[in-house]
Amino acid sequence: MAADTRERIMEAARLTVQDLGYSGLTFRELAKDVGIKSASIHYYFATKGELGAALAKRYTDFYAAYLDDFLTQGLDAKTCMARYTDMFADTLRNGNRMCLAGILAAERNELPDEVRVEVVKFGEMNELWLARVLALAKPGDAEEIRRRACAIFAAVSGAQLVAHSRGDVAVYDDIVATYRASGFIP
Amino acid sequence: MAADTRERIMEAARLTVQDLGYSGLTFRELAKDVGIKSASIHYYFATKGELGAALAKRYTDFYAAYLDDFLTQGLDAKTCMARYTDMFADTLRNGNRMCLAGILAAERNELPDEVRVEVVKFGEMNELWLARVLALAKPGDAEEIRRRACAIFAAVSGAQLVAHSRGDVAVYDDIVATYRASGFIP
DNA sequence: ACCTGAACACCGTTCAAGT
DNA sequence: ACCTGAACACCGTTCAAGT
Repeated sequence: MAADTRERIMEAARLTVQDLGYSGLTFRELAKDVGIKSASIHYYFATKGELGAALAKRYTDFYAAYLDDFLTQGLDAKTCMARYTDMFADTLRNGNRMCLAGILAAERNELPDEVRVEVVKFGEMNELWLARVLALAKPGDAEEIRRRACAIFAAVSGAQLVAHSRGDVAVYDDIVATYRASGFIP
Repeated sequence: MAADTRERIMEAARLTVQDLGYSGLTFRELAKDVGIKSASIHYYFATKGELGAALAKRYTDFYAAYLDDFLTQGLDAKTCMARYTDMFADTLRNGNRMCLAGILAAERNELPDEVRVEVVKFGEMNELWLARVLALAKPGDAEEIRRRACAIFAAVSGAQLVAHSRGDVAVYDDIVATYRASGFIP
């Protein structure tokens, strides 16, 4: 049984957005990837915004489960953080792709509202998870931990952005190693 | 005497790219901003890539001079870093705009080569300047300082990206304050 | 239920034509 | 030297029409 068409659209679209961004995604190219006509995409997703929002929501859900799994496994803070930074390295290694929410974050001002809110949710999910990991490493003031989690999310996002712009994952690895060596991340 | 047309094109284009990105810049809208027809833009810039590269080069040159001035004034490391982080806050405060090179960095995979190289040069300029400031604060191993400068550039870029995605400069200020409180930046 | 071709107003780019 | 309209192959979107 062939994969569901809607699924194939989303998978192809996700790969393109992580590569070229929301504005680099075109219905005509996407249709070619899937083997249908561009007008047919609208049968599954009324607008490009609806597709973008569905993509981002799914991305957040997937990584929320992926990250939560580390905590339920009982991994320690250092290991969790290593897995976390590996996550972004993996997308870069896969054709210099950015994290979906990372590239959408840059495009924020030209995104439909429905996509924007999902981008923010991805960040919040990351920060909540990071806060749990930080609390594991060193219990402390909740507000201070929240701020640190937000800063770590930003710092890792920036490492990814700079490495992406140079087309070199080694740059990402270097920057993250420097964050660690300086004690900024566990 | 009216401002030079080429200058007016570049200024309008810069504001649009910092807002909507390279892909959000259209010759037709740009022409309206300047008061000419879109075909006329090609008289000054043969292609969109040529315009983008000129924009990025100019941006780097401007901020290289802007930053170097702080060092020739003899400002100390702490003050230099404060001015540096203010620089990105200012662009966010101006209509939630990103640093030109920051938004182009995200769009890297769909940029013409001539624009890509200018984006990399902006980063290198920042890192060299940051390295000089760090050396001022605490002389040390040149390679270690270079790595730290690169990490700071990435961290500040990430703070800007996350704040931009939320449409809230306060997020940038918070994150940068956390970098400082943790001792990651002077 | 799922897909399509044709049309619409939009892109960058080219080019012959104007002044 | 500087500007333009018209054309080209591209965009997302709509819609009537097919199966």
